[in-house]
Amino acid sequence: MFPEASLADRQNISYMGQINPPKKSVTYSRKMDIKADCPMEVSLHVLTGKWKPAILSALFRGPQRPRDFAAGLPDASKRVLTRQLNELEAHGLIAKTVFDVLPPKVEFYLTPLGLSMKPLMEELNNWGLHFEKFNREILPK
Amino acid sequence: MFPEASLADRQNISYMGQINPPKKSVTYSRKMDIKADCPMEVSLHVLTGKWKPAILSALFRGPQRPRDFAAGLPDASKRVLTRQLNELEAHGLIAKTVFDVLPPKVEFYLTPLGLSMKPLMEELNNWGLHFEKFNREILPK
DNA sequence: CTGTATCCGGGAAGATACTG
DNA sequence: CAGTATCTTCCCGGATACAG
Repeated sequence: MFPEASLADRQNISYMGQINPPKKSVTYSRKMDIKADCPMEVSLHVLTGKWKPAILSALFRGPQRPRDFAAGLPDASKRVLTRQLNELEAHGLIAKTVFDVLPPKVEFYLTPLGLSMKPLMEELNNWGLHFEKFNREILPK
Repeated sequence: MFPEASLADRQNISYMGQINPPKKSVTYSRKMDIKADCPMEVSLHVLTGKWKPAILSALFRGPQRPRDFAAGLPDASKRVLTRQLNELEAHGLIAKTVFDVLPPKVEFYLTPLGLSMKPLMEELNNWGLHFEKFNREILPK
């Protein structure tokens, strides 16, 4: 059941046990609305966004205000930061406290769902390190 | 060292222990050339591509020919499939055997580096399932 | 069967200015 | 300080036609 277990035989790609290929609803950067029917795609979807990994990593150290992100991510434009925060919030990974003061004060923090990403983020980090180490060994010089 | 450990204090976002924010080299969909200095970004980079998770999942079941992918992923255009296979190959996750026959025959398979992605892919799958289950419970009806 | 060359549409990210 | 509104740029993904 290995060498010639051609894909053609099953009509569908099986993702780690799940049977469901990405459909048209999945755009090139996975910006569909969580309708992806494959768990792997779902995970990648919520992480898709240039600054999302950075935002989440920061929140794992504690609540952060918008200006904190802006200061820590000087290359990110305010508009994009705001949008990605909104997306993460819409996906349920983060939430915010809006203080009724002036000037405005907002604080973002991880929800239980966001906190549940820790193992996955560690695995992403682990494999990234493995990849870099692997390349250093294979492509010496 | 939690609530007010503002990002502004460190100038840089720390990714799970690594200190290095994504720089300009990281385009909106992480298509820089693996120069990302953050391991998490590296992992997400090699997985970025609409059909890459599907391609890798299929290869975990054994070698596959281009036409197998085409048959299993009817919504993917041949051009994109070819390009993503090339990218995966360039990143060292997969390799191919080119048979010198006519009509041409090519077979792709996972390299050791590609095989090493299994834990990460399982974690992606796990979290995706968790997310879906979580949403079913929180947003009943 | 496999892979390449063009051309196009759409959406993310960025820049800037403005509001409360 | 936080968020919004425009406008621009870039490039992935898709369609089609063609070559070996």
